[in-house]
Amino acid sequence: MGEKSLQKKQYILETARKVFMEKGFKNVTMKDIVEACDISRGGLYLYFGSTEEIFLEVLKMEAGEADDVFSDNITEDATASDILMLFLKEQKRELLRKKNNLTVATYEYFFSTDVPKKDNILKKQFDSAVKIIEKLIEAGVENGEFECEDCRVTARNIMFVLEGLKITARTIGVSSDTVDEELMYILQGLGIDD
Amino acid sequence: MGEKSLQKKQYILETARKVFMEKGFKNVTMKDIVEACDISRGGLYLYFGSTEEIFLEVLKMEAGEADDVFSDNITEDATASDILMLFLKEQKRELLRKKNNLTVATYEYFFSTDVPKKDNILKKQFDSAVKIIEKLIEAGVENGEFECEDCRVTARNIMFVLEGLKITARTIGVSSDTVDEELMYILQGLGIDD
Amino acid sequence: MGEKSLQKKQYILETARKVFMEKGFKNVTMKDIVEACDISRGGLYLYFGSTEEIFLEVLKMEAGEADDVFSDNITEDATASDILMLFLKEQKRELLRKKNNLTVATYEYFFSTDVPKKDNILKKQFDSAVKIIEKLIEAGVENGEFECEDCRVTARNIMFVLEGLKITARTIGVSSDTVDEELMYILQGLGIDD
Amino acid sequence: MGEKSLQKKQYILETARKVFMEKGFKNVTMKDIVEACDISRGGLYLYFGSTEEIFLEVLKMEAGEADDVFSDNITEDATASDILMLFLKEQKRELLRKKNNLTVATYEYFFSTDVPKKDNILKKQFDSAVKIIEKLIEAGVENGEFECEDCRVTARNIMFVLEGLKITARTIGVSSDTVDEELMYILQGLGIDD
DNA sequence: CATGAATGAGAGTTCATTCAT
DNA sequence: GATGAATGAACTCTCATTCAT
Repeated sequence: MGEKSLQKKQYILETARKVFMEKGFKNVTMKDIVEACDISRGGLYLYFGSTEEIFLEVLKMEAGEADDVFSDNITEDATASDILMLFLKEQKRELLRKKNNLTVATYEYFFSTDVPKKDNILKKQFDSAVKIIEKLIEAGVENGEFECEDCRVTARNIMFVLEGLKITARTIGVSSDTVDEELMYILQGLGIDD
Repeated sequence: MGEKSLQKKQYILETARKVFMEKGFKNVTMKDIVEACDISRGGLYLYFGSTEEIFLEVLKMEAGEADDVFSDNITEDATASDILMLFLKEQKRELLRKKNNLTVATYEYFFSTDVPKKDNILKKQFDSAVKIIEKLIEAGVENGEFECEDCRVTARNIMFVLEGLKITARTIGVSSDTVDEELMYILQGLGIDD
Repeated sequence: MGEKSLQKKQYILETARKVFMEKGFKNVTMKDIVEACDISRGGLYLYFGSTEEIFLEVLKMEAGEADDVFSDNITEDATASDILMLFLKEQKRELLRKKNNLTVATYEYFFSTDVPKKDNILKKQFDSAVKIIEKLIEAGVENGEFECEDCRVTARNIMFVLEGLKITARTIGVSSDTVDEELMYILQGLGIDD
Repeated sequence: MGEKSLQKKQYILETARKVFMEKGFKNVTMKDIVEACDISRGGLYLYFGSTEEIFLEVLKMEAGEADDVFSDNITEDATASDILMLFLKEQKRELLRKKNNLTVATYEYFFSTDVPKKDNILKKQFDSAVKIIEKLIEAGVENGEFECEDCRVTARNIMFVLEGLKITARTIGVSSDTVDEELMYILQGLGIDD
């Protein structure tokens, strides 16, 4: 597959991404993607064999651009709580975004497929996020910003709350205020009286 | 609709419930339900017009049998923390159950339909659970079992963690130990050193 | 499947039979049969799942009407050679018939499918024909009409010649005269100077 | 077409031949051949316009290497029956060979195409084989090895039996023993008590 | 009420064939 | 000559939904 093909593949992935954001995973057909890309039926099959295949690659793309929240935007002299608050703020923004969001598609995908554990991208992302938060909290504890007994469990708790907010936002709806309250609650749990 | 019809409707709902537990929501077709019920295609349409309609009624049935956790099994002299722990234990059992569980179907249903807020059963259940937990915590605070600043926020936090565990269990998988750790963490947050 | 359905199934089989006679086996699609029957796409699938399935049933139908050559048309006082000649004449008629003939479809079908031996209808038909011819020859030998060393081998030889003529008729073409010559040759081999 | 092109054409034909042996005629697509040859789609079309075209040329190639059975392997002082038996033995070997054999493809090809008589390679091969066998039998009769009334008809009979065995081998299956019995039967018909 | 045959829309998938490079 | 991306036609198959009985 030459230079050009790669560009097209990329184009398909980006277009498909929008489709998945719009319609979730299960509702998307190969035809949908074909039409969104304005290419021929057969043309798509030249690059991908199924919506699963496409979605998985979209997810990989996404993952490649993730955890930039931690690496970007961070100044030299940022404190642990600065970084954590930045992260939570970003998460809030994400989870309140109505569309333009792969959350639903991702959940639907991982519902339907029995992904073997080790290949589960979602798990990798989750675990990686936990690890980063854990490190962050440890750092915060060391320089007296935070207090916590078991940083690993605390980090996981933060992630579970975020997951809970995420799924709730998609199924029930959550107000911006409710999210704020919950994020405060997390910070208070770390001994910060924001 | 006569007595007999009601019985049949009930029969369909109960059978469909099993199908939804088995296959989620999106994967279930009218055909699936027809076959599971062993009735005629046309017969099903006499009672329900779509899987959405059926699922919604299944959900209503479910709701009718819910929050029994709080009402059942509770002895006169149970403390607030006894009841809360019972509740959490029950939730753990639910979320670790692989099949026989409407979680996935429910999420899928609320992903796909743009349910108007006021009709959203899930929201009602969530809010009702929050309220009960809140009351429970308040009671616990009053008699010195718990300590907490804002009982409403704390109650919601518990629910979000539970939701987070639930969705994670279905997409990534959670170990029994991890669930335990998180439940402990919640209790510790209430000032209990279990 | 009720009375009516059986009639429709029969109708489909008879229509499909004509299609197979016209186009062989491999060239026939479900669409072809749908169109020939003038029913809906889904309608056909109600009865049959594939062209293989249909063809196999067509073949069974055909088999049910076979070896009537021996049972019909035979008068009380017919000699063995009378019957044999009648049989060969019938075979000649069959193999020279340009269309209206399932030969090609049958060969194509048995080329493409790896039919397990015991299920192979063609084999059953072949073996049954050999047996009948064998019996016939034995009868002829007993009353002095025929002479032959090994009736089984002779019977098989007749069948192989007929198969050879059949396949040749479909691929190269055979003239009526050539068939006659070969049938004579067979009879001469049995000691008849027709 | 230059030297190089001819080589490539030859290469394609040889590769395609293997594909036809493997899959018959009808199951072979241009894509199959492209892939087997590991050339480009467009590249194949520079040389051949369809699988029919390719197969026909494969068949011509084959024909060029045929009747070597008679020309090769034959010593000066071989008797007619030596040669005939050699031929039959070779035929047996061919028809019992499971794969590596163009029989099925050839039949399928001549089923599907309405080949004009004069172009029918198969007919040429058949007629040529008949002629050679006829000559052989005549020679055998002259020097007292064989006896037969009409050598032409006898020669054709041999060919039809062989065709019958061939097609039967591909559709029903034939045991080595059965083939032997039939070949013996042919020789006995020529007055040889092998 | 209940049945289940029938319809037809729509998704998936594969290839022959073309054509710009 | 050669490539291989691209197209679009053709098939397969499955269901939601209707309707005569």
